[in-house]
Amino acid sequence: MSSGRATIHDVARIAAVSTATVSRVMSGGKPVSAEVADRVRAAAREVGYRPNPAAQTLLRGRSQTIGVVAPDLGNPYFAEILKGVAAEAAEGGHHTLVAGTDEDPDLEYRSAIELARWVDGLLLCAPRMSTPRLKEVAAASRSLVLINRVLRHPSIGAVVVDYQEGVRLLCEHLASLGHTRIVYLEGPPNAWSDRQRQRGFRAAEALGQTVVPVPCGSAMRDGYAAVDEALTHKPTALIAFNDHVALGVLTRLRELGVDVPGELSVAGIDDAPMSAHTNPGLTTFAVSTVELGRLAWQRFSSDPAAGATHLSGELVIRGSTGAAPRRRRSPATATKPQASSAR
Amino acid sequence: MSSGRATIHDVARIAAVSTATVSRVMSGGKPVSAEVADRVRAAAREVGYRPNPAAQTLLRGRSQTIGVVAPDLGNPYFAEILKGVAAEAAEGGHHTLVAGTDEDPDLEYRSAIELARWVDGLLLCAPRMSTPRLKEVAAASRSLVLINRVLRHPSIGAVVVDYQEGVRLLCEHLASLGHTRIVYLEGPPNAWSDRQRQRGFRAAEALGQTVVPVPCGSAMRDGYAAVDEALTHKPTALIAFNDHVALGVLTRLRELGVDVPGELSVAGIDDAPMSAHTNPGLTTFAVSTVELGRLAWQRFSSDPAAGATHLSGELVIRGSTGAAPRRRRSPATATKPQASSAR
DNA sequence: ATGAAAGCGCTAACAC
DNA sequence: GTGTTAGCGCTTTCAT
Repeated sequence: MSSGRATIHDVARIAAVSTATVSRVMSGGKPVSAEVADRVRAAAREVGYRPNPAAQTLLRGRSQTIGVVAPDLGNPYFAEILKGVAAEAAEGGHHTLVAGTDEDPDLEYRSAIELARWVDGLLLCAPRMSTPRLKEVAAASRSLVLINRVLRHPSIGAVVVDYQEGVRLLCEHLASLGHTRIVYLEGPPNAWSDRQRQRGFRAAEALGQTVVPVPCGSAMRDGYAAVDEALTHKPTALIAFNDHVALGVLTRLRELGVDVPGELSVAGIDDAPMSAHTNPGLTTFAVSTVELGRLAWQRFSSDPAAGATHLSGELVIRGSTGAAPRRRRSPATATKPQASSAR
Repeated sequence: MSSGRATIHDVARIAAVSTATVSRVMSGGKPVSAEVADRVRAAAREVGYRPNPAAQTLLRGRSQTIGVVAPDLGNPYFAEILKGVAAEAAEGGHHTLVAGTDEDPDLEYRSAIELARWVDGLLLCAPRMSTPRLKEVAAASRSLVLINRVLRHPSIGAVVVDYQEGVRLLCEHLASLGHTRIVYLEGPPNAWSDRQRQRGFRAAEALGQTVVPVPCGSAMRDGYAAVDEALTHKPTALIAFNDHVALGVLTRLRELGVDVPGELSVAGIDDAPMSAHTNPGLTTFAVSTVELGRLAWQRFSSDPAAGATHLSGELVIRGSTGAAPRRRRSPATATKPQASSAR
C-alpha cells in the first residue's frame, strides 16, 4: 500500500515474527516454513516494504552499483558506451552512477575518487588523467576498468578499441586509391586513444605515405574550424579523429565548394549514426560503441584487472573517399618546405 | 596514503580522540579546538580516510543522489538532458544514478520504483508509463519531477518544452510559404509529448491547413522508413516528430531524387547538433536540451512538486523549407479521397 | 570542547 | 525453523 518508508520492524510486527525471519524471507533461499513466509510476504506487501539499500550496503560492503566517468555525457560516443554499460549492469542487478567531467582532467580525478567510495567498480573514460593519479584511483576503488586506455598495473583492467589497426586500414584504403599526402585532424591533446591513432599513421608513413597532423579536437565544431588550416597543407585525403569531426569537416568543405571526394577524400573513425546519412556517405572505421560498453561491464563482472580486452572494428567504405586527384596547376608540389612528416 | 578502507575508528585511535570528535571535524562547522582539529585532519590524511557514504545515508536518510530514468540513453536528446542534470547535480553535491529503459513502459516503471528507494529525488523521462503507475512512483519516491509530461498531482513536478507552440510556429512558417498540405511524422504511440505536438497541429488545421499524420517513431531509421508512405499523401511539406527523424527523411528523399525544398519542404523539432550540418540545413524548432536538464535539477532542488516549468524554444529557419511548389501535372489535386484531415 | 552511548535498518552468527 | 544478539560506520544527543 504505502510508500517505501516502512522498515523491517514494521513487517516483523505485523507478521508476528522476528526481523531475522523477515530478512530470511526477503532474501530468499533461506529455510523458512511456507506458512510463515506467506505471512511475511503479505505483511510486506501490506506496508509496501522494500529493504533500505543503504543499510544493506553498509552491512554487505557492496552497493550493487558501478560508476561510469566520461568526459562528455552529451557526446554520442560516450552516451552509447553508457547505454551499453547501464543495460548490462541492470541485467546483472547493478545500478549505474555517472559523472561527466567536462573534459577537465582535474574533475576527472575528483569525480572518480568521489564515486569510488560508493561503487563496487569504476569504469573510466579518462583519456587525459595522469598515470599516477589513475593509480591513486585504482587504489581507492574496489575495481577499476579503463575504456580506451591501457595501463600496466596489477589492479587496472581495460577495454580498448584497436584504433591503430583502424588507422592502418584507412590508410591502406586511401593508398589503394592513390593517396600519398594525408592530413590527420588530431584529437584532444594527450588523449591516449589519439596516440594509438598516431601510431597507426607512423606505420603508414613507413609505407611511403605522408601524414601531416593538424591540431583539432573531438567535436563537430572542431572539425569545422580545422578545415582551413588543413587545406593549406594541400592533402588529397583527410582523416579525422572521429566521425563527429569529419562531419564538421564535410560541412565546411561544402561551404568552400571543395568537391568530396573529387578534390579531397575524407574519412572518419567510429561510424557515428549520422555517417551513413551524409552526402556523400562517410568512409569510416566502424566500432560498436554499445558493444564497448557491454564488454566493459563483462570485464568488471568477471576479472576486472586481467589485462586488456581488445575490440576490433571494420572498414566501412562509403562515398566520401575516392581516387586521388592528379596534381592540378603548377608542379610545385612541395612548395613550402613544411614539416613533411609527423614527428 | 592508503585506499578508502579506513574507518572513523582508525582515525580516532591515531588522533587519540573519540569518533564523535572525528565526525565533528569532518563535517565542519562544529566547535572543535584548532589543535585537535589539526590532529584529526592529519590522521585522516595519513590513512586516507573518507567517510562511508552508506553509513551516512543510513543515518541521515538522504543519499545525496538523484535518479534519472530515460527511454534511450544513447539518444542524443536524452544524453544531453542527462548531461545537464548530472552537471548541475554535481554542482549541488549530488550524484546521479541512471537507468535506460529501452523504450519499454514496464521497465520504465520497474526502474523508477527500484531507483526510488535509493535516491533523494527522481527525474523521469517516461513518456509511455500509465498515469496510475506514475502516481505509484510518486508515492514511492521522496520527490518526483517529470520531463516533458505534466500530471496534475500534489507531489509531481514537471519541466516541459512547449511543443505545441513549436508546432504552431512551424506551421505558421510553412503557411507563409504557401504550404497547405502537411504530413506529420508521428512520434512513439501514446507519448505525451507527441500529443502536445498533435494539439499544435489541430490549431493549424483550424487555420486552414491540412495535416495528415503518418505513424513513424523517434529515430533516424523511423524517419527513413516512413518517407515512402508519407509521399503517398502528396504533401508539399513534412514535419517530423524530431530532428533525428527528419534527418532520416532527408536521406531517403535524396535517394528518391526528391528535391528539398523545391518539391518538398522538411522541418524537424529540437535542433539536434547535426541539423545545422545537413545539406540543405534543417529548419527546426530549437530547444536547449542541456538547459532542460538544468531546469529539471533546479526544480528538484527547490520546489519539486510546484506545477510545471515551461521551457520555450525558437524557430530556426534553414534551407530545408521553401516556397510550396505549384501543383504539377493534372489538376486532379484531390485524386484519392484520402482522410483529408487528422482525426 | 570533548567523550560515552544509543541507534539508523539490516543481516549473520549463534542459540534453541 | 525461528528468535536473540551483535554490529556494519557513522552522527548525534546527553553528559561532563
